[in-house]
Amino acid sequence: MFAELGYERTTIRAVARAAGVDAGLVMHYYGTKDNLFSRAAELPADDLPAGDLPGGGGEEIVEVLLASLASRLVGEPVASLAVLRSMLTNSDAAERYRAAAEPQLSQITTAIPTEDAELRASLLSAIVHGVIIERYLLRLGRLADASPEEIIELLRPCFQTLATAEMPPSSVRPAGAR
Amino acid sequence: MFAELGYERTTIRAVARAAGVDAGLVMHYYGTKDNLFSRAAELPADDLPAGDLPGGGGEEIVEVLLASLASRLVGEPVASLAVLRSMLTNSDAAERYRAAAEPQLSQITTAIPTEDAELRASLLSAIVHGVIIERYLLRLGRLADASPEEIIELLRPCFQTLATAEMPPSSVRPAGAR
DNA sequence: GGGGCCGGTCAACAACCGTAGAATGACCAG
DNA sequence: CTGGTCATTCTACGGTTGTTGACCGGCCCC
Repeated sequence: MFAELGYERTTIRAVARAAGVDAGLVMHYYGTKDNLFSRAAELPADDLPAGDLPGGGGEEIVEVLLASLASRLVGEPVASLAVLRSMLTNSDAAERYRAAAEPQLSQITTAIPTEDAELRASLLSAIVHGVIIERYLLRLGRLADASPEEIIELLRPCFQTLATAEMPPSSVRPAGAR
Repeated sequence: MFAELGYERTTIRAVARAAGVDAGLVMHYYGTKDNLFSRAAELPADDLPAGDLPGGGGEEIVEVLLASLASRLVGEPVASLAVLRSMLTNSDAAERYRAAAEPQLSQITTAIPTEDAELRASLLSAIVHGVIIERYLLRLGRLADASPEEIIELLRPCFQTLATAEMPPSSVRPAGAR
């Protein structure tokens, strides 16, 4: 329910009703709504494979990122959707999210050889989130029903331009850029 | 306040207090909270330049997209942040957003020459949203304070691989992909 | 058989919400 | 002076929310 409705619209009474149970019982077990959310949103480490990254450079981290994204594209990752959807309105969720995302960000950063590695890592992370949000939360356009493979294949060159410093073939920028 | 707190946590009483005014007055002028939100969230067409796109193919739409993103990276676009933040919990905001985003999506689609143009357009849109969300709503990593120019320059090759069917130089996929 | 834990319900509280409507007062036309 | 419009406030209603604490019925152990 947190994943579908967000933090505020998920009421303890509704949770209890869905469980066929009295609201007091939910309080008895979880004490507080915030705590219930925390327990419901314990991330099963689905943002990145929990283990450390292989030492390799940009090319390898691209594959790691793509693999982790792919795993999040099959079946709704409800726990992280709960965090994701509530993050924008619940400060506890925001904190929890930041705490989970930052070490991963710096891990990605160290795998990118360029000087602006931090920004590149942030952009990679932003793309992953954008895709997940648009697919599951907004259900917008083709992204909502495309196959994971299609998405991954289209994203791969995109990620490579970010994770390695190489430019795509057609020059750096078109002459008449505006 | 809608942009900062989202729809549910923004109370009419708080809005009134911030305006140094009684809550009844807000009701008198806006009738209902939903209506107040609608008025506050009237998009000043900051998703894409309202005019039609130049007829050109993939290369041009990349520049249009980048320009529109760039304009959203200078100074917080509060109105669209309000929609963006509330969209995930308020169904009216979701509807409003979808209505604004879909025609733009199809516009982008027609500018992309490949067969999977729809999915590519969705991905481009997802990236834009991911960047905005991560910069303004999550305030995560370097993206929060990087200059618009930096971001645009890094994104350009990324967008080009999506809007045109071209691949970056270093082969399609690494041999040891896992 | 009695006593204590434990899963569970019930009723109630205080706070807050969106909203409605009556009341007040300033301002201005006639 | 009068009457009407308008901006504004006050008070209040009904509903919902998170949370609390008293109560109840099995179950197990002694």
